[in-house]
Amino acid sequence: MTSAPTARPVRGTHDLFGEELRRHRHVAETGRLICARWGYEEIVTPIFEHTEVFARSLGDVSDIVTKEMYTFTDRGGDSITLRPENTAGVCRAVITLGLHQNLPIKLFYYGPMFRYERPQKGRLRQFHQIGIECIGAPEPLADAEVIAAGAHLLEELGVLKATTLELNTLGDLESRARYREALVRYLDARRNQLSAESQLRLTRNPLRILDSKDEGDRAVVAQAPLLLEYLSPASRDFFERVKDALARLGVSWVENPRLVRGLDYYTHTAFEFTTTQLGAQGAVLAGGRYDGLVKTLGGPDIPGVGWAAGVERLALLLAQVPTAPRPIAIVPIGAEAEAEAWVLARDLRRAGHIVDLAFAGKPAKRLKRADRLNARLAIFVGEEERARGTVTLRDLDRGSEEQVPRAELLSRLAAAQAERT
RNA sequence: GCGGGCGUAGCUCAGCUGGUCAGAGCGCCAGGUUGUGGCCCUGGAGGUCGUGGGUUCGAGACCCACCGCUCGCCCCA
Repeated sequence: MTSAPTARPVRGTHDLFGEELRRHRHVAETGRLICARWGYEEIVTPIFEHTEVFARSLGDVSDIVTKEMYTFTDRGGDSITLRPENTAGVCRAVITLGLHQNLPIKLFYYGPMFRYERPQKGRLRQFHQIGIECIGAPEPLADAEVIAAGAHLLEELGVLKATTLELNTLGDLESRARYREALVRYLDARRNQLSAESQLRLTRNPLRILDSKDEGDRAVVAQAPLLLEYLSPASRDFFERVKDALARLGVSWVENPRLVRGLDYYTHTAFEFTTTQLGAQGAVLAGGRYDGLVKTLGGPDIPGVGWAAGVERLALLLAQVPTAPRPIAIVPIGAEAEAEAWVLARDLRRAGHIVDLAFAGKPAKRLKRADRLNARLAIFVGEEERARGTVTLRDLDRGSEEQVPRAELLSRLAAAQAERT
């Protein structure tokens, strides 16, 4: 539509407004509420970090680092990157602030992330995530708690039923490495049966081939060795404990031995709450355990587990749209009443009401505006009212009116509001 | 980065094989109602038909390129 570049948002960005904003806010606020209830404390880290923070944590060969980051050199010559995710930033902050003095520490965040990708439904270049990180807890119960908190959030949003929890384990670093070796051996022997993309992944990120959508790949993968068979007894036991805790917490899941994570820092538990309602973007809340991450970033060797949820995706899934608050409209009648209306509006606002007062126009025009704003009440102030010492209170849904003594107006409105809540 | 679909008023869209094809509904503004909305009636504003080239006597319609949106792949929340 708009061809003028100055009137066009950057590709993959969005103005949040109206219903879309209300959905978004509802997801974010519910996220805050639930995370706080689980005992997680909010942290807000900068939206940009030294590029090194992401390059190190995500792995030099990951797609995010190699082709999706917004990286630039600032005026001081430093390489800066707009955060593509927030786990690395939170871990960095934990180190910076010395929060590892008191473990485990439970944190949550909400904010914009940036990834240079082809935009699609539920996938933007600037998008928002809400996430939690439980750092410094090696116990499987931490994994279960984190997942249960995610399920609770989805339930509170009314979308849990629309999702499936897929669960897997990647094992500890040794198990994972041993499996990776076996998998590469198996796949390499059949490399000519693999898609071009998977042949590339063979060296870069072989685990990723497991969840390839290519049919040829799937056929090869179907016979591939399973990670489960390479788990050390300790890793196997860890996974069992996670599942046991989840079952006790009433969280149901589907085991998916081919579920892997794109980011290098994951170990043990990997999970995704997925939906079929958002096209190709199935994952709505996903995460896992990242025991090596904090150390990779130069901190102490402490474990972590957490997840991130896509706010836009959840907003899209929301069954019911949060409604906008309904204002009270003040309608002055006659030039004499204008100033009176300003003062009345101020008083009502001070008393906590949402008040709209048009700057000009005949009563009919202002009422029309009130209607458009979905106002619940209109208050007329004019000559007749002044003579009587009242205002006219009109219920815009019913169309009924009554005279209310000016002195009683605030208490009347307060009572009406209390009745509604 | 690769492939498919699409791009006409603020919104949703109609425009048949190129020749009043620049339209409709909704929305918006004004009036009908000089102190009262939602319904109705009347009138009005608003479009370089995404942009730039090309074919043609003639293009919104055909061709090419670019831009954007969208769906899928990749990747991921």
